[in-house]
Amino acid sequence: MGLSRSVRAPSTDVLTARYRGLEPLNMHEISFLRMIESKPKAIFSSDSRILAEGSEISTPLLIVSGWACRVRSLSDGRRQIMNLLLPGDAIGLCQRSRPLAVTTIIALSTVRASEAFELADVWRDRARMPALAEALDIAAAEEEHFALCHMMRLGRQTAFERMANLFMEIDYRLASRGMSLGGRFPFPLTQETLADVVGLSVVHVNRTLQQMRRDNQIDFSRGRMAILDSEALRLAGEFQRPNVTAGRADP
Amino acid sequence: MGLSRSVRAPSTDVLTARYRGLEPLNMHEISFLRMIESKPKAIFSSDSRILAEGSEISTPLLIVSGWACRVRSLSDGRRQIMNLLLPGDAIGLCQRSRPLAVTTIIALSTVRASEAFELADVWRDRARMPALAEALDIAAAEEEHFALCHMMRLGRQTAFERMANLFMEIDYRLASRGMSLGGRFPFPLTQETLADVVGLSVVHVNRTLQQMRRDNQIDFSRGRMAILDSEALRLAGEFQRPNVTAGRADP
DNA sequence: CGCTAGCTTGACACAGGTCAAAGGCTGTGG
DNA sequence: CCACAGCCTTTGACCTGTGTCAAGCTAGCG
Repeated sequence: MGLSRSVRAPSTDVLTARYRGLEPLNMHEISFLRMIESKPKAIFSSDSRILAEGSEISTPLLIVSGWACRVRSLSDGRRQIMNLLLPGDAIGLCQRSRPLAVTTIIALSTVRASEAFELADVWRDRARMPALAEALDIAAAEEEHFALCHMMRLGRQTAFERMANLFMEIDYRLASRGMSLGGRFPFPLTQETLADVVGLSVVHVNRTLQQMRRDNQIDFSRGRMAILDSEALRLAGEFQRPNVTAGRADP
Repeated sequence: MGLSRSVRAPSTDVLTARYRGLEPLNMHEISFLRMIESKPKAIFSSDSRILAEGSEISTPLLIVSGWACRVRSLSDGRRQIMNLLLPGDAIGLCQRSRPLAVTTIIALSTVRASEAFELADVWRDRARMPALAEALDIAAAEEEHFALCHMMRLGRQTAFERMANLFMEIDYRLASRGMSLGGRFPFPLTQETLADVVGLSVVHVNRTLQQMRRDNQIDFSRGRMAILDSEALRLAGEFQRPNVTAGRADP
């Protein structure tokens, strides 16, 4: 818990860290984000449903702490997790009116989230806060990039490659919010859930984790992940940083 | 060719068919789309690259005829096709300025496409043609729905289920543009390409097609597909129509 | 009318799934 | 402070869906 706390950015700054990392924001925009983050939070307990597929999206949310995911199921219970939602990520943020949710969203740990109507407005009337609107565009484009990575994992990569790539992605995304330090970050998923992310069975996820541990590539236990050999994982998984805006290839 | 022609909607109306099916458009908007469709076309020959991953998207396009796809590759040549792009679909249409392509796009058959700068503008300044902007939003939401279906296929469905689901999806998407009649439509992919869509090997795609033929579920040959038993395929693949806007569940 | 790209088939290999049982943790209640 | 319950994790044995390899086959096209 001591460690966990030292790794986590002070929770009143996740949103700022998130969007400032995408596009330079002015003071006005930053304090706007701080205002949103300091509002009272909706709390969802682990495993509870945040949004149901097919239901109308009434309230856009911004996750301030905790992990969630977008998930769909087949009639016989097979599940596929489409995307992990981390602190700083949005839920149901959309420029359109009266949208329906295309996936169910469930909390994977206790999730605290702020209502973000104002942010949806800012995205729609781009002129009000152009840089912030741009940051939201970039966030959406990054999300698309990672969705494509997910398809590549599921369709063409081996178990080892999928998991290597996924861990690098999570590290990258958390680091951009100041929540991963030196490859160490909280990891609140069970192996069962992880299996539903990478499209494998629990047993095989376990075997693959064992292998990564044996080779000193990760140090993993329920609740915590440490990436020990990021070079090996990056190579194996062919991880690529998102690169979505002209004149801004990051290092 | 005679058949092929009778199935295809007159090519000067694909765009109208596409967007009118999503949202009621007024005369002004419809003639705007007809204007775009009647402009001179960019032509891409089969297998040529329409857009390269990482390059700046200069010209938004609307496909008027032919198929294309979004694709990524691993260093050893494994390929995953992320999405099929059919007539009426957009390429690089985006509300953001100076975006970079997140995937390569290649033509799978001869593709004719119109430049669509004006459409990008209409999407950005929603007020000019609100219904058309809304239609573009809905098209984007449907695309997201099908991307999620694709992940489910790749992550959790068997070979047979994947292909059944994919064929139903293509039928649905083509039908909404008047290009599939009674489950019969042009299908210009090789089995190799199809394998890269569903994340299987060519050999296994072939075996699965054989099985569908034996069971009289499809009549398939290079260039043409006929879905003979859509009920069986729908059930096996658990195909679901997109449902993305409140107050508009389609039948 | 032969070449080539695509299709088909069979034999075999293996990554990953399934089943089953045994160990941990951890939190709760006695 | 112990014991139990319940959820995770781990392991082993075995199975199977899909991949790989290799060889014919077919048909359209130059």
